[in-house]
Parts: sequence; C-alpha cells; structure tokens
Amino acid sequence: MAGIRDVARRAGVSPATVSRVINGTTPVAADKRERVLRAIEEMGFVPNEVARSLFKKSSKTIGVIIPSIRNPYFTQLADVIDEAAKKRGYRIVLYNVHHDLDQERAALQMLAAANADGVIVASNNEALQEELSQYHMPVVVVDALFQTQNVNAYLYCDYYQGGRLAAEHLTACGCRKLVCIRGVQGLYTAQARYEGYRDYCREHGLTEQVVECDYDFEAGLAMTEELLERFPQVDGIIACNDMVAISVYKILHKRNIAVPDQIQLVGFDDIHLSSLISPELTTIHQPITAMGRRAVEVILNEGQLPKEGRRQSFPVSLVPRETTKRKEAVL
Amino acid sequence: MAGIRDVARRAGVSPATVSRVINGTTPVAADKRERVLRAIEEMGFVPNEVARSLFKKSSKTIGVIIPSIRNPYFTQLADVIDEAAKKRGYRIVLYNVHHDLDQERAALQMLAAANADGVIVASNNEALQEELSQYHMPVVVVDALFQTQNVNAYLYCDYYQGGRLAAEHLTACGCRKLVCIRGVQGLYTAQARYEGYRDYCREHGLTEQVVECDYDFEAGLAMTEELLERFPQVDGIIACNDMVAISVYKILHKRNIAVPDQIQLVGFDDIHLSSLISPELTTIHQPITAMGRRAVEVILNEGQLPKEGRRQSFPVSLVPRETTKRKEAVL
DNA sequence: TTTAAGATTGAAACGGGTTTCAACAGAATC
DNA sequence: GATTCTGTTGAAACCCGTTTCAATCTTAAA
Repeated sequence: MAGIRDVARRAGVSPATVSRVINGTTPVAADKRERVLRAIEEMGFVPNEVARSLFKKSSKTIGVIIPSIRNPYFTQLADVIDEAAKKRGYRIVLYNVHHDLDQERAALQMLAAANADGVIVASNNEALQEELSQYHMPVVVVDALFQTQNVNAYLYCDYYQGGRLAAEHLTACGCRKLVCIRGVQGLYTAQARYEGYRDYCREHGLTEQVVECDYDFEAGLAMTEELLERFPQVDGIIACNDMVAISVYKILHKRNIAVPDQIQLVGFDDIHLSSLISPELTTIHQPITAMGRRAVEVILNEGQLPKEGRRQSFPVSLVPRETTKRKEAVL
Repeated sequence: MAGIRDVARRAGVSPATVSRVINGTTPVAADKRERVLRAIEEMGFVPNEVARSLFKKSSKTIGVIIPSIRNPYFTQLADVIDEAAKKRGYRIVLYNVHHDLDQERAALQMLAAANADGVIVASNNEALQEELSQYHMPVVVVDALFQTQNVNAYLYCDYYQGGRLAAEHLTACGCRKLVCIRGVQGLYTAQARYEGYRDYCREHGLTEQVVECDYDFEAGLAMTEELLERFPQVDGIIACNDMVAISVYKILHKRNIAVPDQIQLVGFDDIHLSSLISPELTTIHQPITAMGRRAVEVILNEGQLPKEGRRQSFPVSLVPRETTKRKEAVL
C-alpha cells in the first residue's frame, strides 16, 4: 500500500507538495505537478480516507438510519438520499436498526465516532430525540415529529390531511362502514393519520372503527383477520401504510371478498410497489423523493432552512387506483 | 468532544493507561481502572473510531455492494448480511451502485480507503473481477460466477437446475408453449437459468422461445408486451426473477388473461414479496439467508472456506404456489 | 537598483487512539 | 541480602494525510 510519503520520494518532492497536488489547495509548479501525477499513476496511489478524515473531521459521509430495510418505503427513501448525496460527493452509510432502540443508539454513536457529516433519521423513537443533540453533527428527522428542538429539521407530511383524504375518498366512493387500521399509538405519524380519519367521521356522522397494527406485513396479515372478525360489515378499509394494505388485500382475496366491489381499500405512502401489484392500490401519496432530497440539503446546509420550529411539512395527495371504485362511477 | 488525553488528565494517568482500560489489552491496577472508568463515564467519552481504525487498519466494517436498492432480492440479502455482521460486532456499509461500473469501482476504492475489513459484492460486472484483487481485503462475490481466482469466494446457486425445474414444473402442469424471459446475456446467472430451460426443452421436444430482459420491473413490463406480441400462443412463462414475474402478471391481468388458467408463470429468487402478493407466485427458491450468512463467515475467515476454485454452490428448489396449476390437479 | 509583494516549497506539528519500549515496583527465588 | 521475574505504567513513536509556518525564490512596483 503506497502512502503519500512513498509518492513524494518517487517524485522527488515533499509529502506536502503531493497533498497540494491532490487537493489543489495551493498552486504547485507545473513540472513538479507533472512528476507527482506520474508517480501517483505509477504507484496506483489512493489517499487513505481514514487518515484524511481524522484530520478533516469530515468523512464525506451521511448516515441514514432506517427502522427496517424490508419496508420499501424506507429503501425508496434511502435510494433518493443516496442519489442526492452522491451528486454532491458524499456517500451514505445505511443503518438498519430493526425498530430497536439500542441498535439505533449504537448507530448514532458509531456515526459520531466515524466523523459522519450528518445523520438522517427515519425513525420514531421519541426516547432518542433527547439524546440527538449531544452528537455534534447535523441531524434531520424524516417521517416523524416531536416537540424537542435539538434537531436541525423535522421533515414530515400532512398525515392528518392524508387520513381525511382517505376517509373522504372512500365515502365518495360509496363506503359507509369505514375501518381505520392505525399504526401503533405513540407515533405521531400514526396518530395524525388516525385523527384525520376520526375528524372526518365525526363531521359526517360515520361511526369510528379502529384497529391498531404495526407497520409491517406480518402484522398486517394478522390484524386483517381480526378486523374482519370484529367488523364483519366493513365496506372500506384505510391501512396505515402500503405494506399493510397489501396484506389486507391478500387476506380479502384469500377469502374471496371482492375488492373494490365488496370492500374498498386505501393505503398510505405510495411506494412504487403499490402501482405494480394487481390490482393497483389506491393510496395516499407521500412525496418521498422531495423529502429525501430536502433532507440532504438540510444536512449539507444548502438553501433556506426551515425556520419556525425547524419543521417542514410536505403535502400529501390521494392517488385513486384500482382498490377503490371510481368516484364518477358512483355518481 | 472529550479525547483520550482529557480522560487521562482527569483520571491522573497516562493516555496509554486509558487505552488499556478500554481495550483490556494489559492489566491495569484496580484503583486506576476505577478512576479511568469514572472519568470516561463523567465525560461521556466515546473513542474516536477514525483514529482507532487509522492505527488498527480495521474499521469493523464490511462493505456490501448491490446493483440496486430497489430490488428486494438485494435488500433481503443485505438484511441477512447486516444481521450476521452485527452479531459479530461488525457493521455494514451498503453501496447502491445502480448497475453502474464506475459507481461500483468508486465504492470499492472508498471501501479500501476506509479500511473496510472486507467486501461482499452482489454484482455482475465481469470487467471489475480483474481489479478486485488489487484491494487488499477479502472479497466475496455473491450471486455471480467468473473464472478469475482473485476473490476469496464465489457464492452462487445452481441456476441451471433452477431453469430446468421451472421448465419441468410448467410442463408437468400442462404447459406446452413455454417462453423463457432470460436476463441480459453475458451474466452467468442469467445464462445458466436459460441453459437449464433450453436443455429441458431439447430433451423433451419442446420449442425454445426466448426473450431477453433486464432484472427490474420497468423492463419486465415492456418485455411482456413484446412477448405476447411475438408468442401469442404462449401458455407458460419463466421469468428471470420475481420482480419481472410480478410485472408479467401485471400485464396479463390487465389484458384479462387468466393466471394460471390461460398462462402459467414461474418466477425466480423467492423474495418475500412473492408469497405476499395475490396470487402468490410460484418461483424458484434461492437460499438467500444461507448465502448471506456464509458470505459473512468467509469474509471473517470463519469455519471451512470453499477450497476447489473457491466456489460454493447452493441448491435451489421450486416452490409451487398460485401462478401455476397444482401438479395433482393436472394428473 | 532596491524593496515590497507574491508564489512555491518543505520541515514539522497535528488529529486521536494504540503500541512499543524501557523503567520501576513489589514479589519470589537463591 | 542479592538477584531475577512478573506486573504496571508512562513517554514517545506510530498510523497517514493535511496544514501551518517560515524560508526561498520570483516578479513587479518604486
């Protein structure tokens, strides 16, 4: 492994000069630059990133912490962040913390110890929010919202409006017995969706019917069975996310319940998959791409940062597809 | 940011002693150890991982290079590797190289420069195989196979057998006009699957019908249209992977072609998703979990390493589900 | 021609743990 | 009591690019 001193010796200059050639920090005489470049080429020298980042206190790395690599919502987000980061010469380190607080804490600590230039956290552990500021690097929380101010930004969607839209759409499509599968309590993202649904129901004289479910499909499968047990007359289901919606569909399909004819279904997130499966899933679109890109901007301190409360909300929209009847058809 | 020298001062010992307490490399007198631990606690000291890895030339990191983070096959693999690595105190750094040779080369270089302890490559660029050995770290190639020997191991499946199994199953289920959607030529994994299909056809007097397609679903959608155009009488389709199979189903569904009644369908990989969608996908199972775990073992040099040719093949199996008719039903 | 200003360059310090090496203390052996 | 061995400990070197600082060399202004 050739080091910068080897290159320097071969080129007949000092290590400092080699460094300057590599980084272009200070002009170097043309002939020396030439010799240095040739030596680098000949020796296949690649500067050691560890040594470099030890001094610079930057590793050109952005940490991305996601609760599950199995949920396409998060991999899609990670993909967007990855692309945005690479465009600026940064790389991302993806930490899959399996919804586990300790793993998340460990990831944060590792990132701090690895001189990461920032962390994007797509995780909901309120317990950790307090600790986030002690690491001296920019932190952006995506898809969650808390009261604490020790984070550079919260990027989230108008989940409340999403809940409303879903309920409204199902109603417009003819449903009268809506059931909301809400995410586990305590999560803002889950709570807000539910409240949107709840308020819409109250305003329109519909009965609230709620079950609670984790964000993954195993939970979705089990919960759907229970849901059908408890609410046999259901004609419209709002799932807490697309993966759960897909599980719901699976159970309905297995039981020969026609979608959307007997029961209509709305998901949440609008992951790619939801338009790829058959039938295509009606869902609430989250601007994942915009959120991911924004997260990178905030980390790298570009453009206008969110001021008041360090929060930035993104709009959601309903994407009508095949698991609900077309509104026109209903009229 | 407290450093080891700060801790040492506070505990009234030398930095060397603090280091010894942290790493347990040399016995330290009980009272001093006590003072050091207290100082660490009080100052919230976390050793700087960069400095540590600069000296140790190890960063407790395993690089994982995947061609696409959108394909669940790779994220599932990454998840398994992640779990196996964490169990041993290593972390993974996931590089999503978007099927791009330059990005892959850059990832490798970064990993080398970052003192990674090894790299698991799930990518098929033969061009890169030659370069792999120049990085002085263990490299394991998963889901690919080449002639070069400058890699610690190749872990792959019996794709050929997979191709045969798929053809055999479809035939057993009553299909006579099989079409194979094979992956792009030049990839061993794609070639072997195709050859299994081809040989089975030849042995049983079936006509070979082949189209070629990238491994992602956009390509799958387009290719299915073309396939139906070129082979209107098709009654059985073998897709190069599950994502493509899902796209195929989507098009068939859209055209009101019944699966499995009119056309039967077999995927490849057996990603989680294939049993989650409706109808559940009949597919060729790859032991992703076993491969991922093995990859980590090889990187960390545990257990018996593959000897002859540094290759290790894993068996595949056919998982009959809902996109093919049950064999019994046919008999 | 002289002086001030600017461009290059290398020696050495630096960042922050880790390890080597020599020194010292107390214990065991003769 | 002298000697050897074992257990502890700190000073300093080390890992390897980067940067500071002062020195050297040009070039331009006076």
